[in-house]
Amino acid sequence: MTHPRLDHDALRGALETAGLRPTPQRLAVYDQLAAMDHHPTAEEVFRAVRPRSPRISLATVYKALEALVAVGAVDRLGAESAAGPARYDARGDRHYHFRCLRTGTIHDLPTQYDPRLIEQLDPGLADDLRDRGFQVTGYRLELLGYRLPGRDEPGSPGSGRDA
Amino acid sequence: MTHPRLDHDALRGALETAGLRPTPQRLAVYDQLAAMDHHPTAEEVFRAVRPRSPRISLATVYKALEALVAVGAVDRLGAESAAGPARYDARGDRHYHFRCLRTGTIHDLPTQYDPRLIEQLDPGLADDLRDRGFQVTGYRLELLGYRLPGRDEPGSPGSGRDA
DNA sequence: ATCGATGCAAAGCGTTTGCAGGGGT
DNA sequence: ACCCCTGCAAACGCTTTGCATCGAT
Repeated sequence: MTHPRLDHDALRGALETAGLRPTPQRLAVYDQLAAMDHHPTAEEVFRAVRPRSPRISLATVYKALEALVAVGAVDRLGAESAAGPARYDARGDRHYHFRCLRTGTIHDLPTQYDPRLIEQLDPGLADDLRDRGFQVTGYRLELLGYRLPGRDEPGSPGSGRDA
Repeated sequence: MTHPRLDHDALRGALETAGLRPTPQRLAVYDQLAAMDHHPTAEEVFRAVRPRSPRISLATVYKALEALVAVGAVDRLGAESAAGPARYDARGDRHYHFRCLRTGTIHDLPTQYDPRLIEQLDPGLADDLRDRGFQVTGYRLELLGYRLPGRDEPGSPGSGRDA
């Protein structure tokens, strides 16, 4: 349990509202993603979900993730280095990320998401952009840097102030 | 001229300091990128630079962009939708971006870059992260949304307050 | 019976790499 | 002479797509 997440009923409802079926594969992919304590790639989700859903295919995982992104249950974090795969986040709440430029791994920040950050940074910017044809729907803030080697995939990252 | 950029001597120096040669192809790629009023893909740079450097190959454009990124003269903006190519920015100054989730195009924001934004958002965060093995080297802030159709590649985006 | 979803394989796209040839120091 | 770079083509990794089958209404 790293972040609040949707229960099955809410997820079913979200999918059905969008005209998508709440299939076992989609629910399994979501559950698996929500249960993982990092932000995995599609391949990692595939491997992790196979015990629960042994006949699932990688293509179905991609399609399930796409459906979950479409209904807003999952956030896709594009690769920064072109040589790497995208990562997925079963966001329950919005939050910021730290991205390791060496490994491509993404870590949650403890900092609380501030919906008014843009307004504080530049008052009137969103209105200004809207008048000029840019509809702003959100923002993404990432710290970039390097995580020390040997600390990836630690056993107990939960100490300290990580969210 | 959209942003301050390095002149040839500075760029030569930056490349040579890094042990890289200031070849005509690399200089041409940089010049072309700096002259473009948007943030093009490698393919767009390739097509645009061909008149100046007719025998250049797409692979060389990729390699040149990689070298320019390595010396800090160019910023690579990873694709958000996995189905799209990365984009490149001949950054002279740091700045923020708006990313269109429909077309993948990236636009500069007029807002001035604030190096203390992270410290203001969460005082002590960077120090805290450093103590826990995360070395923060910078941050990236992007507004996400949709640009109205028919306004891409406009003839005169320079009016208004765009940077 | 209909219509979307799955699973497999194959294709697709952006990017990188291997390597022979070339050019500057 | 050395070493890096270029340009071509082939390979690569990640993601999507075509299509026959499946499953739920």
